Amino acid sequence: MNTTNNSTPNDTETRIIEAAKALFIEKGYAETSMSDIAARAGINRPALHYYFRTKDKMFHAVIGGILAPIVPHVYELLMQKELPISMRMEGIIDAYYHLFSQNPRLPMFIVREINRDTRMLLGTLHELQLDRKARVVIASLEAEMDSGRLNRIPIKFLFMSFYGLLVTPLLMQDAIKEVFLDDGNSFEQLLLQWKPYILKQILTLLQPTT
Amino acid sequence: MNTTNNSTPNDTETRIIEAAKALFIEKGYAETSMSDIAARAGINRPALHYYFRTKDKMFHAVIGGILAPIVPHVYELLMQKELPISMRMEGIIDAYYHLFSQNPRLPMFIVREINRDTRMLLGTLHELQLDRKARVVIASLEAEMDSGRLNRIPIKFLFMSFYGLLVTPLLMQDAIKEVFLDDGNSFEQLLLQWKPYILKQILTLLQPTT
DNA sequence: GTCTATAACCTGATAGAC
DNA sequence: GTCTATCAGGTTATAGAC
Repeated sequence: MNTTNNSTPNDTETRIIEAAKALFIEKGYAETSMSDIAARAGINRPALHYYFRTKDKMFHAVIGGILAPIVPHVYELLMQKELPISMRMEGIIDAYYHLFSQNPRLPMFIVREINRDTRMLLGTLHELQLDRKARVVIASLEAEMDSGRLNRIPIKFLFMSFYGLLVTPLLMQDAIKEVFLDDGNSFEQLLLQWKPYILKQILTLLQPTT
Repeated sequence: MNTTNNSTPNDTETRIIEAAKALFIEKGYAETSMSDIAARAGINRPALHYYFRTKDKMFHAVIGGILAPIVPHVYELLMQKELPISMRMEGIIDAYYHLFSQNPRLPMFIVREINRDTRMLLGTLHELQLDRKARVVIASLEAEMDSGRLNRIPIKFLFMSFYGLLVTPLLMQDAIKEVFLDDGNSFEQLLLQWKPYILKQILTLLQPTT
Protein backbone atom coordinates (compact mmCIF):
# COMPACT_ATOMS: atom_id res chain seq x y z
CA MET A 1 0.00 0.00 0.00
CA ASN A 2 2.94 2.37 0.60
CA THR A 3 3.78 3.65 -2.87
CA THR A 4 6.86 5.86 -2.65
CA ASN A 5 7.06 6.06 1.09
CA ASN A 6 9.55 4.07 3.14
CA SER A 7 9.14 5.97 6.40
CA THR A 8 7.35 4.53 9.45
CA PRO A 9 3.86 3.23 8.59
CA ASN A 10 2.05 6.45 7.75
CA ASP A 11 0.14 7.83 10.68
CA THR A 12 -2.81 8.86 8.52
CA GLU A 13 -2.89 5.41 6.95
CA THR A 14 -3.13 3.61 10.28
CA ARG A 15 -5.80 6.08 11.36
CA ILE A 16 -7.76 5.22 8.23
CA ILE A 17 -7.32 1.49 8.82
CA GLU A 18 -8.58 1.78 12.37
CA ALA A 19 -11.57 3.86 11.31
CA ALA A 20 -12.46 1.45 8.50
CA LYS A 21 -12.11 -1.58 10.74
CA ALA A 22 -14.41 -0.16 13.40
CA LEU A 23 -17.05 0.97 10.92
CA PHE A 24 -17.08 -2.18 8.81
CA ILE A 25 -17.46 -4.34 11.92
CA GLU A 26 -20.19 -2.10 13.30
CA LYS A 27 -22.32 -1.64 10.18
CA GLY A 28 -21.04 -4.10 7.59
CA TYR A 29 -19.73 -3.48 4.10
CA ALA A 30 -22.96 -2.35 2.46
CA GLU A 31 -23.98 0.21 5.03
CA THR A 32 -20.56 1.76 5.51
CA SER A 33 -19.72 4.56 3.08
CA MET A 34 -16.32 5.92 2.15
CA SER A 35 -17.49 9.26 3.55
CA ASP A 36 -18.13 7.62 6.92
CA ILE A 37 -14.59 6.26 6.99
CA ALA A 38 -13.04 9.54 5.89
CA ALA A 39 -14.98 11.48 8.51
CA ARG A 40 -13.99 9.10 11.30
CA ALA A 41 -10.35 9.20 10.19
CA GLY A 42 -10.43 13.01 10.15
CA ILE A 43 -9.76 13.51 6.44
CA ASN A 44 -12.01 13.92 3.41
CA ARG A 45 -13.07 11.52 0.69
CA PRO A 46 -10.48 12.26 -1.98
CA ALA A 47 -7.65 11.84 0.50
CA LEU A 48 -9.13 8.49 1.47
CA HIS A 49 -9.24 7.42 -2.17
CA TYR A 50 -5.61 8.41 -2.50
CA TYR A 51 -4.65 5.72 0.03
CA PHE A 52 -7.15 3.06 -1.05
CA ARG A 53 -8.37 3.65 -4.56
CA THR A 54 -11.68 1.81 -4.28
CA LYS A 55 -14.04 0.79 -1.51
CA ASP A 56 -13.29 -2.83 -2.32
CA LYS A 57 -9.54 -2.33 -1.88
CA MET A 58 -10.28 -0.52 1.38
CA PHE A 59 -12.26 -3.52 2.58
CA HIS A 60 -9.62 -6.03 1.56
CA ALA A 61 -7.02 -3.96 3.39
CA VAL A 62 -8.79 -4.50 6.71
CA ILE A 63 -10.70 -7.78 6.40
CA GLY A 64 -7.62 -9.83 7.23
CA GLY A 65 -7.00 -7.90 10.41
CA ILE A 66 -10.63 -8.37 11.39
CA LEU A 67 -10.69 -12.12 10.81
CA ALA A 68 -7.24 -12.97 12.14
CA PRO A 69 -8.21 -13.18 15.84
CA ILE A 70 -11.22 -15.48 15.35
CA VAL A 71 -9.11 -18.59 15.70
CA PRO A 72 -7.47 -17.63 18.97
CA HIS A 73 -3.97 -18.74 19.87
CA VAL A 74 -5.41 -20.64 22.78
CA TYR A 75 -6.90 -22.99 20.24
CA GLU A 76 -3.79 -25.12 20.53
CA LEU A 77 -5.00 -25.71 24.06
CA LEU A 78 -7.51 -28.10 22.56
CA MET A 79 -4.65 -30.37 21.55
CA GLN A 80 -3.12 -30.62 25.02
CA LYS A 81 -4.49 -34.07 25.59
CA GLU A 82 -3.19 -34.40 29.12
CA LEU A 83 -5.89 -31.97 30.26
CA PRO A 84 -9.49 -33.17 30.63
CA ILE A 85 -11.74 -31.99 27.80
CA SER A 86 -13.82 -29.89 30.17
CA MET A 87 -10.86 -27.73 31.14
CA ARG A 88 -9.72 -27.36 27.56
CA MET A 89 -13.17 -26.31 26.39
CA GLU A 90 -13.40 -23.82 29.23
CA GLY A 91 -10.15 -22.24 28.13
CA ILE A 92 -11.37 -21.84 24.56
CA ILE A 93 -14.67 -20.35 25.65
CA ASP A 94 -12.79 -17.90 27.86
CA ALA A 95 -10.59 -16.90 24.93
CA TYR A 96 -13.62 -16.16 22.76
CA TYR A 97 -15.32 -14.33 25.60
CA HIS A 98 -12.26 -12.12 25.89
CA LEU A 99 -12.27 -11.45 22.14
CA PHE A 100 -15.99 -10.66 22.05
CA SER A 101 -15.83 -8.43 25.10
CA GLN A 102 -13.64 -6.11 23.03
CA ASN A 103 -15.69 -6.64 19.88
CA PRO A 104 -19.32 -7.59 20.54
CA ARG A 105 -20.32 -7.04 16.89
CA LEU A 106 -17.66 -9.32 15.43
CA PRO A 107 -19.93 -12.39 15.17
CA MET A 108 -22.62 -10.37 13.41
CA PHE A 109 -20.04 -8.98 11.02
CA ILE A 110 -18.87 -12.47 10.06
CA VAL A 111 -22.36 -13.88 9.61
CA ARG A 112 -23.44 -10.88 7.56
CA GLU A 113 -20.43 -11.02 5.28
CA ILE A 114 -20.71 -14.79 4.87
CA ASN A 115 -24.15 -14.16 3.45
CA ARG A 116 -23.03 -11.26 1.29
CA ASP A 117 -19.86 -12.73 -0.19
CA THR A 118 -19.02 -16.24 0.98
CA ARG A 119 -16.04 -16.78 -1.28
CA MET A 120 -14.31 -13.57 -0.29
CA LEU A 121 -14.73 -14.47 3.36
CA LEU A 122 -13.47 -18.04 3.00
CA GLY A 123 -10.71 -16.91 0.65
CA THR A 124 -9.42 -14.54 3.31
CA LEU A 125 -9.49 -17.30 5.93
CA HIS A 126 -7.45 -19.40 3.52
CA GLU A 127 -4.91 -16.61 2.97
CA LEU A 128 -4.52 -16.34 6.71
CA GLN A 129 -3.95 -20.11 6.75
CA LEU A 130 -6.66 -20.44 9.36
CA ASP A 131 -8.13 -23.40 7.48
CA ARG A 132 -4.82 -25.25 7.72
CA LYS A 133 -4.72 -24.53 11.43
CA ALA A 134 -8.29 -25.79 11.77
CA ARG A 135 -7.48 -29.03 9.95
CA VAL A 136 -4.76 -29.83 12.46
CA VAL A 137 -7.15 -29.35 15.35
CA ILE A 138 -9.79 -31.48 13.63
CA ALA A 139 -7.33 -34.33 13.10
CA SER A 140 -6.37 -34.17 16.76
CA LEU A 141 -10.00 -34.33 17.85
CA GLU A 142 -10.73 -37.26 15.57
CA ALA A 143 -7.78 -39.16 17.01
CA GLU A 144 -9.24 -38.73 20.47
CA MET A 145 -12.58 -39.99 19.21
CA ASP A 146 -10.89 -43.04 17.69
CA SER A 147 -9.21 -43.82 21.00
CA GLY A 148 -12.55 -43.59 22.77
CA ARG A 149 -11.45 -40.77 25.07
CA LEU A 150 -14.07 -38.60 23.36
CA ASN A 151 -17.49 -39.54 22.16
CA ARG A 152 -17.78 -39.90 18.39
CA ILE A 153 -19.62 -37.05 16.71
CA PRO A 154 -19.21 -35.55 13.25
CA ILE A 155 -16.89 -32.56 13.53
CA LYS A 156 -19.29 -30.32 11.61
CA PHE A 157 -21.95 -30.89 14.25
CA LEU A 158 -19.50 -30.21 17.04
CA PHE A 159 -18.61 -26.92 15.36
CA MET A 160 -22.23 -26.01 14.75
CA SER A 161 -23.09 -26.65 18.39
CA PHE A 162 -20.11 -24.81 19.77
CA TYR A 163 -20.25 -21.72 17.59
CA GLY A 164 -24.02 -21.67 17.63
CA LEU A 165 -24.18 -21.59 21.41
CA LEU A 166 -21.23 -19.23 21.68
CA VAL A 167 -22.41 -16.69 19.16
CA THR A 168 -26.21 -16.69 19.37
CA PRO A 169 -26.48 -14.28 22.33
CA LEU A 170 -24.23 -11.82 20.50
CA LEU A 171 -26.14 -12.07 17.23
CA MET A 172 -29.35 -11.34 19.07
CA GLN A 173 -27.95 -9.00 21.71
CA ASP A 174 -30.18 -6.06 20.79
CA ALA A 175 -33.33 -8.13 21.09
CA ILE A 176 -32.09 -9.87 24.25
CA LYS A 177 -31.31 -6.55 25.92
CA GLU A 178 -34.78 -5.30 25.08
CA VAL A 179 -36.69 -8.43 26.07
CA PHE A 180 -34.76 -10.19 28.81
CA LEU A 181 -33.07 -7.41 30.73
CA ASP A 182 -36.09 -5.98 32.51
CA ASP A 183 -34.42 -6.84 35.80
CA GLY A 184 -31.27 -5.03 36.91
CA ASN A 185 -28.90 -7.46 35.22
CA SER A 186 -26.47 -6.26 32.60
CA PHE A 187 -25.86 -8.01 29.31
CA GLU A 188 -22.32 -8.79 30.43
CA GLN A 189 -23.72 -10.60 33.48
CA LEU A 190 -26.07 -12.54 31.24
CA LEU A 191 -23.14 -13.67 29.11
CA LEU A 192 -21.28 -14.86 32.19
CA GLN A 193 -24.33 -16.82 33.41
CA TRP A 194 -24.64 -18.30 29.95
CA LYS A 195 -21.10 -19.67 29.89
CA PRO A 196 -21.74 -22.87 31.93
CA TYR A 197 -24.61 -23.78 29.60
CA ILE A 198 -22.30 -23.72 26.59
CA LEU A 199 -19.86 -25.92 28.45
CA LYS A 200 -22.49 -28.34 29.70
CA GLN A 201 -23.96 -28.90 26.26
CA ILE A 202 -20.63 -29.35 24.52
CA LEU A 203 -19.59 -31.88 27.15
CA THR A 204 -22.89 -33.71 26.64
CA LEU A 205 -21.79 -34.21 23.06
CA LEU A 206 -18.14 -35.02 23.70
CA GLN A 207 -17.98 -37.01 26.90
CA PRO A 208 -18.21 -40.80 26.44
CA THR A 209 -21.40 -42.31 27.85
CA THR A 210 -19.47 -45.28 29.33
CA MET B 1 -53.56 0.49 1.12
CA ASN B 2 -56.51 0.49 -1.33
CA THR B 3 -57.38 4.13 -1.77
CA THR B 4 -60.45 4.38 -3.98
CA ASN B 5 -60.58 0.74 -4.99
CA ASN B 6 -63.04 -1.71 -3.51
CA SER B 7 -62.62 -4.46 -6.12
CA THR B 8 -60.81 -7.74 -5.45
CA PRO B 9 -57.32 -7.19 -4.01
CA ASN B 10 -55.47 -5.72 -6.98
CA ASP B 11 -53.50 -8.28 -8.91
CA THR B 12 -50.57 -5.92 -9.42
CA GLU B 13 -50.57 -5.10 -5.75
CA THR B 14 -50.27 -8.72 -4.69
CA ARG B 15 -47.53 -9.21 -7.29
CA ILE B 16 -45.64 -6.29 -5.77
CA ILE B 17 -46.12 -7.67 -2.27
CA GLU B 18 -44.77 -11.05 -3.29
CA ALA B 19 -41.78 -9.51 -5.06
CA ALA B 20 -40.97 -7.26 -2.11
CA LYS B 21 -41.31 -10.11 0.37
CA ALA B 22 -38.94 -12.37 -1.57
CA LEU B 23 -36.33 -9.65 -2.12
CA PHE B 24 -36.38 -8.26 1.42
CA ILE B 25 -35.95 -11.76 2.85
CA GLU B 26 -33.18 -12.60 0.39
CA LYS B 27 -31.10 -9.40 0.63
CA GLY B 28 -32.45 -7.44 3.57
CA TYR B 29 -33.81 -3.91 3.72
CA ALA B 30 -30.62 -2.01 2.99
CA GLU B 31 -29.52 -3.97 -0.07
CA THR B 32 -32.94 -4.14 -1.69
CA SER B 33 -33.80 -1.18 -3.91
CA MET B 34 -37.20 -0.03 -5.08
CA SER B 35 -35.97 -0.66 -8.63
CA ASP B 36 -35.29 -4.30 -7.74
CA ILE B 37 -38.82 -4.71 -6.45
CA ALA B 38 -40.37 -2.94 -9.43
CA ALA B 39 -38.36 -5.07 -11.87
CA ARG B 40 -39.33 -8.30 -10.15
CA ALA B 41 -42.98 -7.26 -10.05
CA GLY B 42 -42.86 -6.40 -13.74
CA ILE B 43 -43.58 -2.67 -13.43
CA ASN B 44 -41.41 0.41 -13.11
CA ARG B 45 -40.45 2.58 -10.18
CA PRO B 46 -43.12 5.28 -10.39
CA ALA B 47 -45.85 2.68 -10.57
CA LEU B 48 -44.38 1.06 -7.49
CA HIS B 49 -44.36 4.39 -5.66
CA TYR B 50 -47.99 4.80 -6.61
CA TYR B 51 -48.90 1.75 -4.55
CA PHE B 52 -46.47 2.30 -1.67
CA ARG B 53 -45.32 5.88 -1.48
CA THR B 54 -42.03 5.29 0.30
CA LYS B 55 -39.61 2.42 0.73
CA ASP B 56 -40.38 2.42 4.42
CA LYS B 57 -44.11 1.99 3.82
CA MET B 58 -43.30 -0.77 1.34
CA PHE B 59 -41.30 -2.54 4.03
CA HIS B 60 -43.96 -2.14 6.69
CA ALA B 61 -46.51 -3.54 4.26
CA VAL B 62 -44.70 -6.87 4.09
CA ILE B 63 -42.79 -7.22 7.37
CA GLY B 64 -45.88 -8.49 9.18
CA GLY B 65 -46.45 -11.23 6.65
CA ILE B 66 -42.81 -12.22 6.91
CA LEU B 67 -42.74 -12.43 10.69
CA ALA B 68 -46.18 -13.95 11.25
CA PRO B 69 -45.15 -17.60 10.69
CA ILE B 70 -42.13 -17.57 13.02
CA VAL B 71 -44.21 -18.57 16.01
CA PRO B 72 -45.83 -21.58 14.40
CA HIS B 73 -49.32 -22.67 15.30
CA VAL B 74 -47.88 -25.92 16.54
CA TYR B 75 -46.39 -23.92 19.37
CA GLU B 76 -49.47 -24.73 21.40
CA LEU B 77 -48.21 -28.29 21.22
CA LEU B 78 -45.70 -27.29 23.86
CA MET B 79 -48.55 -26.81 26.30
CA GLN B 80 -50.04 -30.25 25.84
CA LYS B 81 -48.65 -31.53 29.08
CA GLU B 82 -49.90 -35.07 28.69
CA LEU B 83 -47.23 -35.64 26.04
CA PRO B 84 -43.60 -36.22 27.12
CA ILE B 85 -41.42 -33.18 26.55
CA SER B 86 -39.32 -35.05 23.99
CA MET B 87 -42.28 -35.56 21.67
CA ARG B 88 -43.46 -32.01 22.08
CA MET B 89 -40.03 -30.61 21.28
CA GLU B 90 -39.80 -32.86 18.24
CA GLY B 91 -43.07 -31.48 16.95
CA ILE B 92 -41.87 -27.90 17.31
CA ILE B 93 -38.58 -28.62 15.61
CA ASP B 94 -40.44 -30.27 12.76
CA ALA B 95 -42.68 -27.23 12.40
CA TYR B 96 -39.68 -24.92 12.11
CA TYR B 97 -37.98 -27.29 9.72
CA HIS B 98 -41.03 -27.14 7.51
CA LEU B 99 -41.06 -23.35 7.64
CA PHE B 100 -37.35 -23.04 6.88
CA SER B 101 -37.48 -25.55 4.05
CA GLN B 102 -39.70 -23.06 2.23
CA ASN B 103 -37.68 -20.08 3.42
CA PRO B 104 -34.04 -20.87 4.19
CA ARG B 105 -33.08 -17.19 4.42
CA LEU B 106 -35.73 -16.27 6.97
CA PRO B 107 -33.46 -16.66 10.02
CA MET B 108 -30.80 -14.48 8.41
CA PHE B 109 -33.41 -11.87 7.59
CA ILE B 110 -34.56 -11.70 11.18
CA VAL B 111 -31.06 -11.51 12.64
CA ARG B 112 -30.02 -8.85 10.13
CA GLU B 113 -33.06 -6.68 10.79
CA ILE B 114 -32.75 -7.09 14.55
CA ASN B 115 -29.32 -5.53 14.21
CA ARG B 116 -30.49 -2.82 11.83
CA ASP B 117 -33.65 -1.71 13.62
CA THR B 118 -34.46 -3.61 16.81
CA ARG B 119 -37.46 -1.55 17.83
CA MET B 120 -39.19 -1.86 14.47
CA LEU B 121 -38.74 -5.63 14.58
CA LEU B 122 -39.97 -6.01 18.14
CA GLY B 123 -42.75 -3.51 17.53
CA THR B 124 -44.04 -5.63 14.67
CA LEU B 125 -43.94 -8.77 16.81
CA HIS B 126 -45.98 -6.87 19.38
CA GLU B 127 -48.54 -5.77 16.77
CA LEU B 128 -48.89 -9.39 15.71
CA GLN B 129 -49.45 -10.22 19.40
CA LEU B 130 -46.71 -12.80 19.18
CA ASP B 131 -45.23 -11.57 22.46
CA ARG B 132 -48.53 -12.20 24.23
CA LYS B 133 -48.60 -15.69 22.76
CA ALA B 134 -45.01 -16.26 23.89
CA ARG B 135 -45.82 -15.16 27.44
CA VAL B 136 -48.52 -17.82 27.71
CA VAL B 137 -46.09 -20.50 26.61
CA ILE B 138 -43.45 -19.25 29.05
CA ALA B 139 -45.89 -19.36 31.95
CA SER B 140 -46.83 -22.90 31.04
CA LEU B 141 -43.19 -23.98 30.93
CA GLU B 142 -42.45 -22.36 34.26
CA ALA B 143 -45.39 -24.18 35.83
CA GLU B 144 -43.89 -27.47 34.68
CA MET B 145 -40.55 -26.47 36.15
CA ASP B 146 -42.24 -25.65 39.45
CA SER B 147 -43.87 -29.04 39.55
CA GLY B 148 -40.53 -30.72 38.92
CA ARG B 149 -41.63 -32.38 35.69
CA LEU B 150 -39.07 -30.23 33.91
CA ASN B 151 -35.65 -29.21 35.08
CA ARG B 152 -35.37 -25.61 36.23
CA ILE B 153 -33.57 -23.36 33.77
CA PRO B 154 -34.02 -19.65 33.04
CA ILE B 155 -36.35 -19.32 30.07
CA LYS B 156 -33.99 -16.96 28.28
CA PHE B 157 -31.31 -19.63 28.27
CA LEU B 158 -33.73 -22.24 27.03
CA PHE B 159 -34.66 -19.91 24.18
CA MET B 160 -31.05 -19.09 23.38
CA SER B 161 -30.15 -22.78 23.24
CA PHE B 162 -33.13 -23.76 21.17
CA TYR B 163 -33.04 -20.99 18.60
CA GLY B 164 -29.26 -20.97 18.51
CA LEU B 165 -29.08 -24.65 17.65
CA LEU B 166 -32.05 -24.45 15.31
CA VAL B 167 -30.90 -21.44 13.36
CA THR B 168 -27.11 -21.60 13.28
CA PRO B 169 -26.84 -23.98 10.29
CA LEU B 170 -29.12 -21.70 8.28
CA LEU B 171 -27.24 -18.53 9.23
CA MET B 172 -24.01 -20.15 8.10
CA GLN B 173 -25.42 -22.24 5.27
CA ASP B 174 -23.23 -20.70 2.56
CA ALA B 175 -20.06 -21.42 4.50
CA ILE B 176 -21.26 -24.89 5.54
CA LYS B 177 -22.05 -25.82 1.94
CA GLU B 178 -18.59 -24.69 0.88
CA VAL B 179 -16.65 -26.31 3.72
CA PHE B 180 -18.54 -29.40 4.88
CA LEU B 181 -20.24 -30.69 1.75
CA ASP B 182 -17.20 -32.10 -0.05
CA ASP B 183 -18.86 -35.51 0.14
CA GLY B 184 -22.01 -36.29 -1.83
CA ASN B 185 -24.38 -35.14 0.90
CA SER B 186 -26.82 -32.33 0.30
CA PHE B 187 -27.45 -29.51 2.71
CA GLU B 188 -30.98 -30.80 3.24
CA GLN B 189 -29.55 -34.14 4.36
CA LEU B 190 -27.20 -32.35 6.72
CA LEU B 191 -30.13 -30.52 8.29
CA LEU B 192 -31.97 -33.80 8.83
CA GLN B 193 -28.90 -35.38 10.44
CA TRP B 194 -28.60 -32.30 12.65
CA LYS B 195 -32.12 -32.55 14.02
CA PRO B 196 -31.45 -35.23 16.71
CA TYR B 197 -28.59 -33.11 18.07
CA ILE B 198 -30.92 -30.19 18.65
CA LEU B 199 -33.34 -32.48 20.42
CA LYS B 200 -30.68 -34.20 22.51
CA GLN B 201 -29.23 -30.94 23.78
CA ILE B 202 -32.57 -29.36 24.60
CA LEU B 203 -33.57 -32.47 26.53
CA THR B 204 -30.27 -32.33 28.40
CA LEU B 205 -31.40 -28.95 29.65
CA LEU B 206 -35.02 -29.77 30.32
CA GLN B 207 -35.16 -33.32 31.62
CA PRO B 208 -34.89 -33.64 35.41
CA THR B 209 -31.69 -35.31 36.61
CA THR B 210 -33.72 -37.27 39.17
C1' DG C 1 0.01 14.08 0.58
C1' DT C 2 -4.07 16.70 1.00
C1' DC C 3 -7.26 19.71 -0.72
C1' DT C 4 -11.35 21.76 -4.23
C1' DA C 5 -14.09 20.73 -7.94
C1' DT C 6 -16.47 17.78 -10.58
C1' DA C 7 -17.95 13.61 -13.11
C1' DA C 8 -20.97 9.64 -13.53
C1' DC C 9 -24.06 6.94 -11.33
C1' DC C 10 -27.78 5.12 -8.59
C1' DT C 11 -31.17 5.88 -5.13
C1' DG C 12 -35.83 7.38 -3.45
C1' DA C 13 -39.48 10.28 -4.73
C1' DT C 14 -42.81 13.44 -7.35
C1' DA C 15 -45.27 15.90 -11.27
C1' DG C 16 -47.93 15.42 -15.07
C1' DA C 17 -49.34 13.25 -19.56
C1' DC C 18 -52.19 9.39 -21.18
C1' DG D 1 -53.53 2.84 -12.88
C1' DT D 2 -49.42 3.08 -15.51
C1' DC D 3 -46.34 5.46 -18.09
C1' DT D 4 -42.36 9.37 -19.36
C1' DA D 5 -39.74 12.89 -17.60
C1' DT D 6 -37.49 14.93 -14.04
C1' DC D 7 -35.60 16.19 -9.39
C1' DA D 8 -32.85 16.22 -5.28
C1' DG D 9 -29.61 13.70 -2.61
C1' DG D 10 -26.03 10.56 -1.76
C1' DT D 11 -22.56 7.35 -3.56
C1' DT D 12 -17.99 5.96 -5.62
C1' DA D 13 -14.34 7.74 -8.06
C1' DT D 14 -11.13 10.92 -10.63
C1' DA D 15 -8.73 15.27 -12.36
C1' DG D 16 -6.04 18.86 -11.16
C1' DA D 17 -4.49 22.81 -8.10
C1' DC D 18 -1.48 23.56 -4.06
